Amino acid sequence: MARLSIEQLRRQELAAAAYEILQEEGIAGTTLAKVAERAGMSKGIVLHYFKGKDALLEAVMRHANALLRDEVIALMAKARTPRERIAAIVAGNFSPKFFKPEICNAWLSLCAEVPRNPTFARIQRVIHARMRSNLLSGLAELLPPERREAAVIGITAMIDGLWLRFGLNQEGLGQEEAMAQMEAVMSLHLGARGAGRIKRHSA
Amino acid sequence: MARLSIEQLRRQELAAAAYEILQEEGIAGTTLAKVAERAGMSKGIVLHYFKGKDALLEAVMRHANALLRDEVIALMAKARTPRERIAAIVAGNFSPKFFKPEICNAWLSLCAEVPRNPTFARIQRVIHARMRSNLLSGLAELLPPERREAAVIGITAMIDGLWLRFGLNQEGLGQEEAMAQMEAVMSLHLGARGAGRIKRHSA
Amino acid sequence: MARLSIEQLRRQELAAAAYEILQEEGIAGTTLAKVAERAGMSKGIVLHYFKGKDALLEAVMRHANALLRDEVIALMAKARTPRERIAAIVAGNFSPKFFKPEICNAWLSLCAEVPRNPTFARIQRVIHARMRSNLLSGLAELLPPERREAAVIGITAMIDGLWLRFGLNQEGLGQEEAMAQMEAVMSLHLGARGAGRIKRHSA
Amino acid sequence: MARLSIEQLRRQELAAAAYEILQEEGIAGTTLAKVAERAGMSKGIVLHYFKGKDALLEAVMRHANALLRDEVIALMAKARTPRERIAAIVAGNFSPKFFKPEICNAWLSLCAEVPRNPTFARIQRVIHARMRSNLLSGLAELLPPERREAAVIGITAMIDGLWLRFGLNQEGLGQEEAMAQMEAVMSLHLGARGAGRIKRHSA
DNA sequence: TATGAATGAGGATTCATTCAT
DNA sequence: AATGAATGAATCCTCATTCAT
Repeated sequence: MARLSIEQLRRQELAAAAYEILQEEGIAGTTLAKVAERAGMSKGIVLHYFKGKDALLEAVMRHANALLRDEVIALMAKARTPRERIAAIVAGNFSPKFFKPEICNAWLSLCAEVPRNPTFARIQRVIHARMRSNLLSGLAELLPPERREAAVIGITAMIDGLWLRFGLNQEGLGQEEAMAQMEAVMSLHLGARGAGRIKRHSA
Repeated sequence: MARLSIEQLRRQELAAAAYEILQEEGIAGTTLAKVAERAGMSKGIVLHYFKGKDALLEAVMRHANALLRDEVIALMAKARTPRERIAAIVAGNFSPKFFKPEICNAWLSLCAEVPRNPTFARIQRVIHARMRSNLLSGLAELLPPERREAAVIGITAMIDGLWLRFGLNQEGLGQEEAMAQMEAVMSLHLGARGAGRIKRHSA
Repeated sequence: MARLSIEQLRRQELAAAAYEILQEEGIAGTTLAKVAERAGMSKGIVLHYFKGKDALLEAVMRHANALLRDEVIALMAKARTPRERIAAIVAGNFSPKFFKPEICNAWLSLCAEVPRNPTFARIQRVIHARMRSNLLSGLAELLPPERREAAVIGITAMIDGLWLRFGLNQEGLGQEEAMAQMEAVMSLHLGARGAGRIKRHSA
Repeated sequence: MARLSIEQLRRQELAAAAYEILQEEGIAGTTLAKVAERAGMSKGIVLHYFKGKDALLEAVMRHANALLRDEVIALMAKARTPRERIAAIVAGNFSPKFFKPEICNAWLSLCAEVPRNPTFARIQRVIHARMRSNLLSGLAELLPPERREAAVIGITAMIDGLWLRFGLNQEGLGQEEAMAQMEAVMSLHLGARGAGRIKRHSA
């Protein structure tokens, strides 16, 4: 059941291959030829499944985001309190699966194209809106309305900033440190409200 | 007095033109032809003054950074206390002169190339080291050694995150809000140490 | 039967076109655009089949050499004695099909690049080794070992020299004269050993 | 006396520099910029003294030929017999000063352009005519008229062939061997006429 | 569905040449 | 005489995209 059509399968394979190339080569270096080769397909087929390079990169953006979204969903499923839900959202963004220099940089590359690519802009907007809504649903029970917006911005900006710095891949920042920074920002906005520590997968 | 040689002048003009194009078109869209046209020069002359496209973009990165550095220096000159010095560094990064979507995005574009461009990486490292050292010199009198590093990371990451978000040019974030977020982060790390408010040009 | 794949066909067509252009315009004048036009193809396809200009010229060198080699093989097949085999090798190099000013000059152009083109150098080495080995196999039965080397050098150098002079396309040298010179050189080294006259196709 | 004007001096310096570059980089690699740098002059001055690149290369051809000519003249001055005069011409072409791979190759490069460069063709013709006339003047006393032409062609072609092969810079050919080959060719045409050995500088 | 042949636009780069100083 | 700034043509090459099979 839920068998993927061959078309959906091919599209996923191509998006995954393009995601890999994107991490290694950047946007300019992500050529259709390289993607096809990585996916073990012919060059022509790429444009059979995607209207053009932009459509392929759009799929990459969705693909990458879906991976992150699933991680967040999985972590949120274990969350019991509002504070834990917020912590889960944050922790998802710093899961070892995603918080890697190449991935952060790939994401950076896509973001850098947003002003010139309306589709990217729309996807980015949707992604941000989801994170915002997730965070707000958690904050609703923790903060008065007038303070929620600032908390959302503070948390998301810090996530972005740590991703950016990590994407630059310079020494002096690891996942441990990143999570510590996030905890600090959360406590800045939430104080002692809710639980104490993030990521108590077993407690 | 202090007349720029024609070479220095041309290099500056070209870097400035390239900076403009970069803001409008991104890295891939920044072609030598466009830069030359914007600068009102011939295509050939660009490579008379710069060894190649990379060297030109390198000059752009230095150019953009120099503008920011000068702003920070100017603000720091007015600072009287360690806390004010830190505030000046932060405020420089959010001066209306630089905190514009196009500029933030241009910067993002350059950062996205860091992993594949050793020169960019080096410049980025130098820039970060300077900011770090500036911040540390202010923090030296405010925090015990073991807490300074985290403060530096927290402040720089938040700056980066706000720039990134601003570069995405989506509604809901302005300079006011950005500075408020920065104040919150600074107070998170510094508490009430030093002065109270940033940028009290008259007080 | 034995149908050439379209790829092999195109590569041959392009190499042949490039060979023509090379004869007319020299190496520097052999541009991809001219080759494509001569072959009746688009500029892009040239680099679809050849990695770059060098690879194309390499194919040209092999192409030209293959033509000469086939001629020599055909003539050698008719040779009955060692002396005739040597004469066949020599005669192949002065067959009216190849001993033309444009072809000699094209070959000169390629040789002139040998010191700066490792691939050319390798091919040239292979070609020379083949001729050398062909000659030596004929000489083995005609000369004592210590005199064979000098004979090979004498014969090949005279071939080269006549090609060079013919490539300069100045009056005063024709195929007749060239063959007479070669006969003289052969008799210098071989004396009256073996048969008397070259190319006695019917005798 | 015979002071060179500054113009003549500069022209000589530039031709010499171009000759060096030609040996290292081939014709295509011999750019005006490199020549100017090698000569320690500015790029502009090259075209002040030479009408264009072709005029410069023409000067190079004359320059190289003048060096060779002087060498031959010097050797001929010591020659006492017709046979010695011929030997001197030959020996000049294999003087260690000129018989170097780079020089042979540079000459090859120039020859390869002859069919497309009327000036080169003319110079080449003049050079060849001089050598021919030199040889003929020696042969006049040694051979009957009907055999002189073949001797000239045989000698010059062998010189060219050995130069070409030496320019390819492949193992197996040195100056010793080259001179031995030349002696063989000379004796082929001259028999025992005249003196026995070439290059008896002291005897 | 899938291939890969073919196209053509565009881009970086090189270089001879011109020209103002 | 000399410099080097400036130009623009030409070249190699890359790549997205189209198309016939």
